Amino acid sequence: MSSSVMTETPESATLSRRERQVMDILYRCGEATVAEIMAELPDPPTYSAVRSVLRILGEKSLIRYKEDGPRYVYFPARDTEEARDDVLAHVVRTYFAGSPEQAFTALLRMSDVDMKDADIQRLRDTIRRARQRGR
Amino acid sequence: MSSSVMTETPESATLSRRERQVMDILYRCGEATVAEIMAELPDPPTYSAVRSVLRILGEKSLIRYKEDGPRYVYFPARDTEEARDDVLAHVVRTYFAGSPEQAFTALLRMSDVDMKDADIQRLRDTIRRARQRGR
DNA sequence: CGTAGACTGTTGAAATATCAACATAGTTGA
DNA sequence: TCAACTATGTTGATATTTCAACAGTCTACG
Repeated sequence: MSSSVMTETPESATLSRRERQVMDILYRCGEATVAEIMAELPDPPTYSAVRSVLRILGEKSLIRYKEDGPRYVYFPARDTEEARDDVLAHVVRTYFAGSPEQAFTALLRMSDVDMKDADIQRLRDTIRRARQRGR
Repeated sequence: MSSSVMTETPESATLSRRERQVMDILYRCGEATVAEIMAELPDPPTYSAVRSVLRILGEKSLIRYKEDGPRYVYFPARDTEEARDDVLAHVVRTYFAGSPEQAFTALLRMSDVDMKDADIQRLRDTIRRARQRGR
């Protein structure tokens, strides 16, 4: 059974608030120092507080770090590709009734693309045809 | 300035772990009773514990409920459309470097659509053209 | 050198989230 | 009607999260 079908609790649902905020920053920035993370956090806590969260994330093996001169640079332990697939799967399942096509439409609208209805219809047809051919 | 540009902290980043888990269930199911929510939760706590979370979510005005005979049926207070747009915006920004096109590609791959590279290229062209025409 | 500054390591306290127990009210069906 | 059942309302204990203080280490630079 493929893991995309098995719905194990996604990583994002098991993290505390601050942990998730920090992971989001790391995914967004690719990598970051404590100072950078601190600057990105909403209601930034002290340096020590951020380090505490990073220590916990390290214990959970969700992040790693490399040394850059005197300081650590933290980054997500998971492959970005993998994380992307998982988060998209979760979003589609949770907010779009498991229908990728609905997600497409919303993504188009969201991304400031002003397509005509006919265009969207054509796009969906393309996807549908590709899917039928594909599986 | 539109709110899709202003990056206020998204709702999902301000919730506790259980709160987020419950909200996900409500968005996924549309609406649910306490018993249903309890059944969907990972490591299900007691009935009372679920109700505590629901009370807090209610205080934060994130959910509402209607009465169905003897029991309450809870549902998200926000419009689904709105929630979808926000969560997509957040995902694109956090995991796809703000590039909707990259999200498209990942979404295609994720959704079991086995498109040929040429098809994906064509799709991207369509989107790009629509965007240029659109704005 | 040696001192100032910036960083990491560790600890424990404060705030918050999580949970269960108990009390109460309403519904159902014999 | 009246138990039995299933809800909700409330409260307080427990567990976790969040945070800051402090000590130690390293680097840079006068």
